[in-house]
Amino acid sequence: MIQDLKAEYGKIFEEELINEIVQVGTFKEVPEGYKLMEIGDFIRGMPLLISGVIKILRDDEDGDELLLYYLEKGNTCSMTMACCMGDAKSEIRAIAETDAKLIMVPIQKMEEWTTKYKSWRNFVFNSYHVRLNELLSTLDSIAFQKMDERLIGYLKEKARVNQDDIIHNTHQEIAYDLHSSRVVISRLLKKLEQMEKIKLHRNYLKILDL
Amino acid sequence: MIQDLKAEYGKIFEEELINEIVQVGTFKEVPEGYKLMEIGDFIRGMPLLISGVIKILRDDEDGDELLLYYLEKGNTCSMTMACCMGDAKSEIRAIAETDAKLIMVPIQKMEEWTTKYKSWRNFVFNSYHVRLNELLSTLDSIAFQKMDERLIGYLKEKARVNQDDIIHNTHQEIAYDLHSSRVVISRLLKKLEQMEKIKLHRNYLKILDL
DNA sequence: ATACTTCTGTAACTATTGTTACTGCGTAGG
DNA sequence: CCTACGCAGTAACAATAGTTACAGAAGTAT
Repeated sequence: MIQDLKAEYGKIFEEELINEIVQVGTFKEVPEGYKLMEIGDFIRGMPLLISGVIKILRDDEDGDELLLYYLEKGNTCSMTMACCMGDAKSEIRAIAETDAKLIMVPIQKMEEWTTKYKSWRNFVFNSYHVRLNELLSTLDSIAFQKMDERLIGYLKEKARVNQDDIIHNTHQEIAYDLHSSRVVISRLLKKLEQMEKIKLHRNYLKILDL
Repeated sequence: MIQDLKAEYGKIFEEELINEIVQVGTFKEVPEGYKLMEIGDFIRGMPLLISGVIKILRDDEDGDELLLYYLEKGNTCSMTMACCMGDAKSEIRAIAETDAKLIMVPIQKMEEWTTKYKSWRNFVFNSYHVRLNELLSTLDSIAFQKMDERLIGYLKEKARVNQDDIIHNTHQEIAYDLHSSRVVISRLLKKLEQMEKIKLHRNYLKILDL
């Protein structure tokens, strides 16, 4: 565990901070599909992702959902940080996209470390920065792109974070992430297949040339 | 100027920090419609808004645009902060919605003050937090709401920040902010008038009961 | 093998939004 | 006063996305 942490965060955090993290943090290993956070949940800790991918989703009252972005190793959830300062309720849902290892740090330490460690301050600022830009791209794609373009972007990004040209999802699951409907996604995927950009199979699809 | 600054920020910043801001900051007074920042601009300073309202817009390559949110007095632009840490290029466009007073602080001071003043750290974190949530609501409205609902939300928010039930804009201007077209907005506004929620006039409209 | 479930393909239809085109009103400037 | 321009109203149409319904293919369980 310490080795994993050091491998991922050793370059940006000083020895002393790493030791503190090890002392107060709780190590967590979760399987693919594990729900790490639900909207409205009370937030007790802040996750530092060591390996794997977490997907962050936004839901509305009617059960509609939308993929915001993926967290990858070395990332943390800015939403969580944001929540620590506000009413401490989560605004988002977090699901393990792959098996993942992470360390949960109690939120009380955040404030303390922010004063004490410059590297921690930079890390937190940088996370905010990255997340803000990530949210902006998500917004761009919803506001300015049509569904076919969004779908292509989604498949590419998914392949990238999973390092796999095969997307192991049903059309329904993709539809949920893009806040669309299964029929629409099937229709567009079929078009992409006809253009020989992907190859469709049952329960998965293979990216050929997007 | 010092009075204005103290009135707005005196409660959250200690005396010493206020003095520093006065020393290194440059006071700026801009008229309604003034363009404070353009996409791709190099960012030299960070604005602290003292009075007035600034609207923050996102553009894409094709000239399409979309209102992200309003900055009000006591706010700063998190995007700017985010940019200070990244490639220093603006991702957004900022236009004065009303006449506005602000102080520009050189970005070099940010880092210094973050180490030195706890109140500054809190201010910066809090700004990020507020902006992140603001972006999330914007995203919600685009992803989950239909145009009629978005239009109502837009009119309400605009009336709120301007403290005026009369919206002094043409349908075309509203259409730009919502990334829609003039005809669509005219259509929907007419419906709202028929429902007696607003009253339409040339170049402006009055909110009755939204 | 049979029955059952899940996933995908497709057609027909609806809803929403965007586009084009044309009208007339109101105001500003000559 | 008259003209020109910007703004708003409206109709007709197009494009995109979402919905309903159903059929068949591919797995899974009995």
